Amino acid sequence: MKLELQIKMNPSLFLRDPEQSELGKNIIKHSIQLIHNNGFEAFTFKKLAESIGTTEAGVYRYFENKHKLLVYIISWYWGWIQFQLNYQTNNIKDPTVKLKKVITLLSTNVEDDITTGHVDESKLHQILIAEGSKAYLTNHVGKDNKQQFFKPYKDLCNAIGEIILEYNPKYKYPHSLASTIIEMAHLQNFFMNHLPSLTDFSKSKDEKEIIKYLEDLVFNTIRI
Amino acid sequence: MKLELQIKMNPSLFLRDPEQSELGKNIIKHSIQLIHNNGFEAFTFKKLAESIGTTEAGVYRYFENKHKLLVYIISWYWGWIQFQLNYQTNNIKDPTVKLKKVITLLSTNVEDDITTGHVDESKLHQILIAEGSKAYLTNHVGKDNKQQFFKPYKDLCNAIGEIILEYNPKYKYPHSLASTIIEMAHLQNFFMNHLPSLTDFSKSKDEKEIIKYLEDLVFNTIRI
DNA sequence: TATTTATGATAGTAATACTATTATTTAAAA
DNA sequence: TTTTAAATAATAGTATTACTATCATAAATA
Repeated sequence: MKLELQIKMNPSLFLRDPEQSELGKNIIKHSIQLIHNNGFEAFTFKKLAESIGTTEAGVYRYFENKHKLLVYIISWYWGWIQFQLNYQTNNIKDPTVKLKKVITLLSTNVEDDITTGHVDESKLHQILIAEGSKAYLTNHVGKDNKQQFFKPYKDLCNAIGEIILEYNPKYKYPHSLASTIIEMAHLQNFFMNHLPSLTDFSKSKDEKEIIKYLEDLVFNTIRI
Repeated sequence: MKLELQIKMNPSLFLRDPEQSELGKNIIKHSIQLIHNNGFEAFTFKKLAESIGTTEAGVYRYFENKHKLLVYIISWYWGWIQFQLNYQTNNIKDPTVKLKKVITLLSTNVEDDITTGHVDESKLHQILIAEGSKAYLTNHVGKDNKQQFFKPYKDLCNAIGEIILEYNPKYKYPHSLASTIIEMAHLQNFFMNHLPSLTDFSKSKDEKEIIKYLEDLVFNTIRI
């Protein structure tokens, strides 16, 4: 028996469910490749279609536009992180251990062999670092938010907030700290690699340094 | 005598110095208006030209493309913040007071009457919140960085790092904490207004809450 | 006054972000 | 097994964007 992780996606994100066909899966797979290689700005449906061996119109039957496709793969990523978090913290009681797992999970580029079918989680992680905030930094955030496009992110933020409160029930900013952890796990990584003088990890360029920084930040902030 | 603040800009950012002509000043002024109103994605040189009453070609004589124009106004903003920081912390010795000034400066939407000539700092602040990270989240960060496009940001980050070290000379991550303060002052504001469940300020929607959050974060982190 | 320099007006191109149409293949239902 | 529906491929077309190029004119300067 083969278990496959299925992440439930918001149907407003697509016109036709990409999980349900080979072409759909190829759209996701090649999108991740292309966005990872050339960035979201340079990514077009025409290039995507060429890369798959289909036509532009073919892609448009699945996704209305490239922004929704980006939000789709980002949502998928947050769903996957949420699953990993639940899985890894299952049966663990100590919130310290849980928080450390969260920080490591968000900061680490999973070099996973068991890539989930057509999705390369490692590349996705790097896409999130470089393009993640473009999902919401638009002038249509409000609309997108009403359509629940950011629910997976919010759910994750809530889950992390819960763990923070387990650690210190009196801490006043669990959600803000959670979103700070998430965003900084990515941004400090981006800075480390592209604008190193904005960080203190320039020499090693090692994710472990980011983890140490965040652990120091979080546990000093929430300690009782 | 009229004193006017002149912020020295990196000449690689423009083809013709916008400070040196009426048209140039109008380009900056109307860019800020348009980007503020419709976001950077919807901003085009054609719309800008129409808004000024010139032609597209006219704008292209000043800026190579809209990305460089964005980097220009963002650089201007960081230069201005740097000036404000130096001015406001001048003669102050206590690093606690200085850090609080930094946090307030970065988190507050200056409703300034004395807007610096053609630049509306309040709108610029909001542009930074929504578009600031787009200056560096590109696949040509490396190139841009080599041309010193991000120097004003780095200088500010360094200056804040210095104050952090004055407070606690043994703190290990002054630059990372500085960039965290800068980015979070903006991002928590964006979240507060557009994705409130990612923060703990949803009820009040008050910048002062962000300041409190950041002060709590920073001083708990760096305390000796 | 001559001449450089900035601007205005207009045109044109390649690429992007789509929409529409029709033919063909594949898969599901009758 | 045939009919029918659904998905895909192939092609074409449009409006907008992101530019580049040209030439005339106005303003500043030598």
